[in-house]
Amino acid sequence: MAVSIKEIAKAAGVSTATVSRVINNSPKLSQKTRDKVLKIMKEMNYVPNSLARGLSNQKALNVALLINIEEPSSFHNPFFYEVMHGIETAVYKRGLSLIIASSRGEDKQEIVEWLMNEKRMQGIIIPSSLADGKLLNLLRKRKFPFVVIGKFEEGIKPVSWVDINNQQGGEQAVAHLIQNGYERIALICGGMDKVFNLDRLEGYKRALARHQMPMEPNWIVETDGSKNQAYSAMKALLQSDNCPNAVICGDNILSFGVMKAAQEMEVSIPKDLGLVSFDNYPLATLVEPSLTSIHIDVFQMGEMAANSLLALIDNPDASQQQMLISTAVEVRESSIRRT
Amino acid sequence: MAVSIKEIAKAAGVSTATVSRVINNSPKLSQKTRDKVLKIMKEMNYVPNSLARGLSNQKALNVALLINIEEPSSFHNPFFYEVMHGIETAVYKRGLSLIIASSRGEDKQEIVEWLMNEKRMQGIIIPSSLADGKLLNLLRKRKFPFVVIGKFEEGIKPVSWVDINNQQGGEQAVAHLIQNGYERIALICGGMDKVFNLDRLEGYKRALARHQMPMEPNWIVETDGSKNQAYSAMKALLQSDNCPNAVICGDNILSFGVMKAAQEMEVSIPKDLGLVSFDNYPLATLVEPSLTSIHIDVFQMGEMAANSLLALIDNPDASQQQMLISTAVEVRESSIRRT
DNA sequence: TTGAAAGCGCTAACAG
DNA sequence: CTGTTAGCGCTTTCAA
Repeated sequence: MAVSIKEIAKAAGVSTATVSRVINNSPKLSQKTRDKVLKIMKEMNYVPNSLARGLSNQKALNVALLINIEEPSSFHNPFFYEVMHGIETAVYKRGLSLIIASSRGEDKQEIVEWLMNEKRMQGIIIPSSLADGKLLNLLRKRKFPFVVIGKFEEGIKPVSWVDINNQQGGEQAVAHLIQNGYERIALICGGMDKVFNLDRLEGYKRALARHQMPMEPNWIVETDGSKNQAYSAMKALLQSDNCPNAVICGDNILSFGVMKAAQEMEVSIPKDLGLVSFDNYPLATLVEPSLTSIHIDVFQMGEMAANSLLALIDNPDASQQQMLISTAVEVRESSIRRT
Repeated sequence: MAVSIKEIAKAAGVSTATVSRVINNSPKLSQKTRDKVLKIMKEMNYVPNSLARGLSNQKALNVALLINIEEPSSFHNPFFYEVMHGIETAVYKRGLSLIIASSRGEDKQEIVEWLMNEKRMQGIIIPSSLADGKLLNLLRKRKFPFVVIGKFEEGIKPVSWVDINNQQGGEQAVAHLIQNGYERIALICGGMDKVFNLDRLEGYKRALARHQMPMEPNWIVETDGSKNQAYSAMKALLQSDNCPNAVICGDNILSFGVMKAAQEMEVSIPKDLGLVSFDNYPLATLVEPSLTSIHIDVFQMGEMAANSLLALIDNPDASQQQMLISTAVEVRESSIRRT
């Protein structure tokens, strides 16, 4: 059927070992034979069989991305799709491919075993929502390369992870609002059981402190992430004595709730209330006024996760790395007072 | 390292051929030896090496999903994520895994070659936005199993595809509006270069005809899919002489534009204007009134695509199938007049 | 119903 | 620098 290394060897008048060497571009080869073999390979339209290589090397040229089917919202969809694209881009450059393995949480142990034992993956990328000590120990015991997407802290054991620099995002949001003349800044976010919300809060606090801005306990509101809770929270804030004149929201949905509250109370955005949202999706450019957002580069997060994993694959004893991706303020209407 | 077929054979006192037979549960085997071998396999925690099997069989136990990176909107994101999940679910049941291969359109030919030759996939799933005669001919020439996601008609050559029954969706939208007392129904959709928009239009027309409802040419509006164009279109409709009292939108974004126009013109939804949207995401439950939607089960589309592909893998000469997934009306506020 | 043995296509000592 | 050769783990004739 397809042409194999043996036929190339014969046609080029060399041994299969030599052909193998040019495939893997081994350094110890004369330029002359290398060129000759390459030429024949091209002519005969040779493609190495990744299965045979895999069998020889004891590894498939694949890495897996575990996806958490149960939590489509935390890693919400367009978000994850972008991450995946980033990963795919990076691994493809190395001739590897990305396989998707979905898990419902309870079965993750099994699935990971399957990926390691049967499918012989080279490495695996795990969202932090699926990572836990038990799973990671299984991986570590086997010296199996993995990286976590989303900050993961688990005692003293080092783990490679990549995350968005949410603290920086929180700081940027505050700094941007201050620059635009707002000084009484509230924060409405999702559950504090999520590390990224804690990080954003931390950034928020730091920035306020650094700029010597007031900070009120009731300006920090934790919600379940729904539009309705954001709405109620904002309404309460606007009715309170120490009413803020700006607010930072954890995502577009929360912002939507805030906008509804403002509208009802006839508080004008951005004139009376500045608004900065995390995320650019799905509403940022759709609503009026459009939302100034803390943009999160999830594509890059995927790329970096993949590169980190590739490094571990190349050298399983390489040190674990923790990487943060910078956020950026995307300025739109909701935070700029028209003059 | 891991235990191999040879060790199982030795431990069970049989040959490797026999072990292989139980792995593939070949019929010609005494129950007794089968049980014995199975027991040993369990005890020794044996897992077959998919690479070695692949090499022997000349195929990797993988199928690929091509994704079109250039067109994140046509197959818009959460949509595609669900499709992928459906595919993964179906192939996993068969012990296969799903690999993701992204393409920017120009390079799809190469990528598909790579998947066939080097990665030795068993089959491939292609979004219709990436499918064209040239690519499919390449696949056909190699007798390589593939299915297209999204209706694909290309002359007389049969192709397996699965799609949402968009025509049915259009009909359902009309029927639902009529049932709720609206009789002057407009349609605002995206570009008519997309087959799904044509199908919806077709359904719309048929339903109107069947119910003997009026139909005006200017009630059918093609847009670029932006909120703004929907807004302008709706405004024009509301100002026109033969103003409709209901409208069907191609997606949530268009609906958002329509809602803005209605609000500005002080036309109340659903009282004065009924609204039905395609898709449930991202705004359907968020806006007020919430959007009655034509729900599209993309998870199922993924599953069916995968099953169709598996059938072709099992028997490459199986007949090509075309499958349509039913849509359903999800009733919310925007189309029900409060009494 | 089972076993022996020859591959599948590639890699990696080892020898030269 | 290059060739010989023995696997990698499984499948599959062919014989028994």
